[in-house]
Amino acid sequence: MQLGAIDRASDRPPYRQIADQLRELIDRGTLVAGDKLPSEAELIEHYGVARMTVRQAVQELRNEGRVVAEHGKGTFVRQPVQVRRLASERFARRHREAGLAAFSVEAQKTGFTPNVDQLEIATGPAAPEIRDRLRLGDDEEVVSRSRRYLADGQPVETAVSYLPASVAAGSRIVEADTGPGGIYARLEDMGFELDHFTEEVSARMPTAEERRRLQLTDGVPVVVLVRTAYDTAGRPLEVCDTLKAAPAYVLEYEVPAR
Amino acid sequence: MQLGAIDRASDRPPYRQIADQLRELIDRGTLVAGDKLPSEAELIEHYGVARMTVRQAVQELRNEGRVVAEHGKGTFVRQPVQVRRLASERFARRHREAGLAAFSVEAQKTGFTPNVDQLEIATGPAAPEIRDRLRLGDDEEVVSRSRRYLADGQPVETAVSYLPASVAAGSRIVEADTGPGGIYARLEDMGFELDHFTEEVSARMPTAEERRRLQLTDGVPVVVLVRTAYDTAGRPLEVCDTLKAAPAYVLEYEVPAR
DNA sequence: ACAGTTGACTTGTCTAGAGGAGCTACCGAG
DNA sequence: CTCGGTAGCTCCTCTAGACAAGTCAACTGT
Repeated sequence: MQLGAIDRASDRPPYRQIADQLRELIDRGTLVAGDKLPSEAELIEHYGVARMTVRQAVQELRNEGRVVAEHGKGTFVRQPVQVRRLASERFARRHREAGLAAFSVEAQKTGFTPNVDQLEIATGPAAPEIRDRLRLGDDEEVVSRSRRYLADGQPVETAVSYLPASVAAGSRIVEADTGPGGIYARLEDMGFELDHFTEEVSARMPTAEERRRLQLTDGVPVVVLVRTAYDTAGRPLEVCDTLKAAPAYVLEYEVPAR
Repeated sequence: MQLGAIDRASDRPPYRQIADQLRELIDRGTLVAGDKLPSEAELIEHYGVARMTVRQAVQELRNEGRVVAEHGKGTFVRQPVQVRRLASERFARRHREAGLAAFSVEAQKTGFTPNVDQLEIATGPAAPEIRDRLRLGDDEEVVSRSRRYLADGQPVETAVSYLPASVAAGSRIVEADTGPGGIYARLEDMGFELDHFTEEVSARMPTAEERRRLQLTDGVPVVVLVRTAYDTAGRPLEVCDTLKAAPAYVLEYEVPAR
């Protein structure tokens, strides 16, 4: 393995020099996805530094999301996960008319087994931000559906939908199984004609709870996608807060130039 | 300051318990944006643990992007940066007909002083991925314009545009100043009618170089946005790879439901 | 041949310092 | 009153271990 030396006279601290060299091995392709890094003991012996110095160097690469440490096994160059390209047409009417919710559309295209768990349905007062987005009055309630999506058994996303209770109550939206085509098909069954959605996309590091629910390792951000469904009158019918493991998703949009 | 104790009998390691308690102070609003955390010395004394244990606890919050350590000053709850909501209509024709490039449109709306630096213009062979996106032949060259954008002097984004040399050569696109309305205005000046753009959005942790160029601290991911401009014949005219500091951006899209 | 055990290797966590470097406020001298 | 120096506080970096816990391959006993 082509590890160099560290320069004690350098301004750059040894742990960063070691991190630089390991990063270089990955960037150059000397180490590729799935390869094991030199062990801590090997790095300690090679560079003649303390164990904490070596650990700090490797932690830099962990924080960058480039390597994954596995207790008792070693540290490995991260395997890329299958990237799901989410086309915005996944909410087209033809899909829900065919009885497919968006996640199922995605599963069919990409070829994975979709599953939903940790489902929680509740009715109650809306948080201020949700109330604003749904343009509700102070005392109007919302129905919320919280859930986690799995692809081939692996958590990939969490989502919470909010709809005005006045819209959703009494429909299958408040049941465990919303029925074919999901929430949007039920809304259209009830006579609401969906016109468009807005999607607000951002990214950040996950909270500890989010890391746990999505089974994320170090250095993996999440994509936050807040989608609002509007009817033809421009009225917001549903807000959906979703969280996705960032490495697994590319969101695709088409934007007019006119 | 309401710090608790650590439970040495717990399965949860002390450094994580300390991180949990500091996180709780922030979540509960006991510490708010800009507030200083207890110093390392204070935490060491309070919890009766080693310095490295305390540093590891604080590093958890740094990696989550929640706090920022400043050498010699202290560790502070991160100040939220001004969030720029990027509406997809920033590429509408009316803006470039008014002589405004997208960044200037954004600056006018949000009210900051826009600037561009680190400009590099080159002509040469295309990387395979760019060649594919622009649907170029093996020997066709591209013009590339690499630059960094600053808002009120602060780096917020880097971008590289690629256009077929056969399209861009001889125009102001290869000059330092592309002229009013930017690249897209020049393309339309030359007779190309822009029809739509695709935008592919993802997120990841920045590389070391990207951190440097964007002046990012620990635990701050970047949003990667690859935009492709198409003319009315569906031909790709330009590919623009951009990188944005994630906390500063929310991307907004409108998606039809039909 | 198989199951259980063990040893070696690996990462995880912690201790107890020590010294370096940045920052800031205060004090003393001019 | 101003400026330079200094002391104290702060985070950064490193050392040199020690012990815990997970993994895996090899060995041993049945």
